[in-house]
Amino acid sequence: MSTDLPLTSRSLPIALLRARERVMGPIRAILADVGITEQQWRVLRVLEEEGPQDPTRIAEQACLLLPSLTRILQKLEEKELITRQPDPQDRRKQIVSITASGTRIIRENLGASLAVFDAIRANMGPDRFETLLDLLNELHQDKTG
Amino acid sequence: MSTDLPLTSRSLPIALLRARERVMGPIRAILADVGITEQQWRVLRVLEEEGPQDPTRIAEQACLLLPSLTRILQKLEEKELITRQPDPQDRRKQIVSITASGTRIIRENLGASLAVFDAIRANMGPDRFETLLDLLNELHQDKTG
DNA sequence: GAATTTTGATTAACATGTGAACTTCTTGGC
DNA sequence: GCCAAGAAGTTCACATGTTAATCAAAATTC
Repeated sequence: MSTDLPLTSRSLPIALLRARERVMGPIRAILADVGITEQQWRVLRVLEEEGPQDPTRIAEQACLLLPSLTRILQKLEEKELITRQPDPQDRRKQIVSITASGTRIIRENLGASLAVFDAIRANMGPDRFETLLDLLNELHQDKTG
Repeated sequence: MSTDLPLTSRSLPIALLRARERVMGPIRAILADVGITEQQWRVLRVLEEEGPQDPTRIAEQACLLLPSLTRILQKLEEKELITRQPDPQDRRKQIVSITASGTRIIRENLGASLAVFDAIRANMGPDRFETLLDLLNELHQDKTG
């Protein structure tokens, strides 16, 4: 409790940034070896876990804005980690699916990725970890005013 | 408690992202009217609160990487919100100071900015809010392994 | 005290964040 | 059925994130 906390540590935005950096640093290192970014990883995981879906839904799940997602899907398509088909029902939409190569990347790196979280959870204490998640989700759902 | 939580809500990185977006959205709207970005705002606040200092220290306080900060300082200098002088002790360094215009921007918008946090804190409950900050700082200081 | 290493800052290159404009397609209103 | 309004993606323009390379100026080493 008496470590050299910067004055900014009571600033919520900065605290969120620093915490995120602590979590994602190791993950980024793992993914860099595979040649994909954190965001590309998030998109692939959503597709692997929730099946083929349109970009709008992917954006919600992976917490990305559509302009970013557009570019990310282009990259993933070049790398042949996903495929896209037009939606027969609505020609504005498209259906994005993960390929076998994409699935393989997920399967080969999910363990190392989860290990990072388990280490953090264990170090923090599972109860405190769950409390943190609860508070973050509560903040997310906050309807101020 | 029975709102439509996405499955990703138990993912720490996503939860951190979503919480941050909830907090920063309103702030960005305020700052956009003044013509500065969230990061430029953080830099100005550090300079206003902690006085003139070198870029490395600013980067730590504002949670920015040096390459980003280099560009941000260039923009802020063009807008005449900061000034830079060479450090007489160490010619590799420089000393960055906020200008009167910069200070004015801070003073004229700090209230609205703090109001956002107060609203969130009040809505969450001050005790839970403090707990969240504590847990985030604990996570930041985590030395896993 | 010259060579090596380290540090502070910048630049480069690529990827994403963000708001606005734009295209195409679908839907509602009439 | 036409037409305006809305939705899904894309593109644009600018700002930042991120890693690696670069450069000048200390600090170390020998």
